Amino acid sequence: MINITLPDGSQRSFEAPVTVQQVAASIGIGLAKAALAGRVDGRLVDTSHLIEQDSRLAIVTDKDPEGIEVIRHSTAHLLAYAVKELFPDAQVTIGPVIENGFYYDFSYKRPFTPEDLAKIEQRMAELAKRDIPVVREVWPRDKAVEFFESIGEHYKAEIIASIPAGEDVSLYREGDFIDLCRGPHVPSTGKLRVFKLMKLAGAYWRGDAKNEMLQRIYGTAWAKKEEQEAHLHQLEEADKRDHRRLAKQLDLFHMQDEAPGMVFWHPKGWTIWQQIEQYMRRKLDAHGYREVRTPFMMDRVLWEKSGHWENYREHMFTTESEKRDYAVKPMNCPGHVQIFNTGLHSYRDLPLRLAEFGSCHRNEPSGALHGLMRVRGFVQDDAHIFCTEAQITSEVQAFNSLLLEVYADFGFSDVAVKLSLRPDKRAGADDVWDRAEAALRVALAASGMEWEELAGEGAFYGPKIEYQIKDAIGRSWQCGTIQLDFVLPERLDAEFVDEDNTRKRPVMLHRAVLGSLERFIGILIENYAGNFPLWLAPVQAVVLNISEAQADYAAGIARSLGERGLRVEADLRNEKINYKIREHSLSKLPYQIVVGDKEKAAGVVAVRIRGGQDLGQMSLEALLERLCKERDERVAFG
RNA sequence: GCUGCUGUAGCUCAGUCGGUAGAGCAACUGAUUCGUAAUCAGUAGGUCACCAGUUCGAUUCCGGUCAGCAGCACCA
Repeated sequence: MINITLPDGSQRSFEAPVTVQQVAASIGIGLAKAALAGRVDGRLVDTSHLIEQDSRLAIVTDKDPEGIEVIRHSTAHLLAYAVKELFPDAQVTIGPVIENGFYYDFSYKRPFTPEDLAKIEQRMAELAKRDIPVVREVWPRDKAVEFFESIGEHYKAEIIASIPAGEDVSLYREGDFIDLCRGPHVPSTGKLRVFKLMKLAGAYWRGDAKNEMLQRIYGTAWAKKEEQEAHLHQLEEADKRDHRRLAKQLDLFHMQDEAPGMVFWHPKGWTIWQQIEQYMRRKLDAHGYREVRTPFMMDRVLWEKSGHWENYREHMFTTESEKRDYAVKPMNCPGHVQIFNTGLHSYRDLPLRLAEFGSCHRNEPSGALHGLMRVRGFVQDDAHIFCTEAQITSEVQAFNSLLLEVYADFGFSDVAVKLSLRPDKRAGADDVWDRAEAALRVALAASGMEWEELAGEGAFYGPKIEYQIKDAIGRSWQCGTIQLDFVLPERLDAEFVDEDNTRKRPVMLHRAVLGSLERFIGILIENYAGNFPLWLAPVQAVVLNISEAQADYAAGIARSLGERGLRVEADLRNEKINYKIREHSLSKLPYQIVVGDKEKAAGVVAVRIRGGQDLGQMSLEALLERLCKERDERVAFG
């Protein structure tokens, strides 16, 4: 007698061992048809899995998250099946589930084409329609290796060979296609109805750039057609937010061939930049930082001392003059140490916080460049805090609160924290690492933060905290960081005189809140979809006259608003009001102030806000009050 | 950096199976003075990314370079 407990707590008894499928059938025909897999005592299994002892069982259908995963995984196999039918000499490798879908990597004598992709997708649909059973088989490892070698699947054989000898492996067979897989899989291909192949790409075998490049096919798969359509729609929406597209539309910046990875900021983009930079400057000032400026390039000798020449050489732009080699700075830290090193510091001077909107250049690999998100020339809201070991906790805590204040002002309230701990290859003694890591934990705990610890992810020179913000469409971006550095003060010989009158090394904290200003602005553009809050909007309001008769009045309104520090333009062109409104609406301008004869006569303005809402008439004073409030409170649009 | 794709007017794109190119929007000129998302007419605008090659002739075909895009790798 086998007792099976279902998720609702009810029990069913069976005379003999039963499969998940049989249990589902005993509950109902509908469930039997919907069953994709089972969860037996917490373990995900096929519907063909035989239950031989008392267990807890949940039938997994496409309503469960695991069900969707099984569908995606099985669709990856279906893809491989279709590819093997169409291109028998292609070799299969791996095909995992990823967010919203799956991919499968193949080795093939030539790259797949978009035409191939269409054919493959069509073949997949045919195979799905034939509702071919997917059958699990268990093989001894060595026999599986032998088998895959014999059918010319060398990659697969290599994967299985890396499984410990003597273990059994599971294979899944559907029609003529057989593949190694842990499973589980859907019982038959007919369960796979909603999928689409998305794109082709190259990918290295085992993720190593030294290996052969495989052909990767990405796909998406869902339980319901509507879900897939919603997903495709969301991709389109994300595409509309693309900062490269919006930058053109809103005339913020451009890039061109002659300066790859470097930005030409246009007046409107630079206005946004300046709002952010000046805002940060005030914040840093309020938090006890001193702003400095260091040279863009320095002699190779200094970079040799700092260790960059040895470890970072290929990322640095270099030049020479009068037989001396120079490197354009990829970071600001060595420069800040030079400032610290002028004059002898007492322990009383610490902590010393040196901030710089530091312009850096890094020769990033060409394939890594991506709009504002990954550039070669950028500016960081960088600062280095020189302090004693005892001050680490309070400094990290202070930084933490600065960072949260800033993020809140930009409308980011969802902040995830990662604490990266000592890597295998590292500088500094273990007891120093012990104390440093402990200091960071204490600081985070004291700030009331929750964090995730990443063992081995720290930099070789010290542990670090990284902050990730979540944007309006749920994507995470790592911006802020604070990193301890035990190495650079030593290398560049920074020291201070302690209470006991001995010379000591300060601890150095590298930290940034926004990270690269370029990238942060890119994130803002996408986060706001170009609808900048009033305090950041390049042009905050435009005054429109209906006809020439109100031109002077409109210009006067614009002047009055401008005198109050608002960024205002007057659009006095001889165009229809509809035309002007459309144009400024497309440029996502927050306020459109319309004045015609009626407003002129009454001495008021008619206000239309972004999004199309008409606020009607109001006095200039009322408008000013509204604008200043919205600006100063940094209200986000929509 | 690697694989694939792409590069035509300021922007979005069409086109030429080899005979030096077009549309819409924007710009400019003129008319229109108009109440909340496109007024009409006209004009001008291009070494078809760059460099070689094949050819009587290349924007089109071949090769290379550069840049962009999508992945991968990288990300002190």
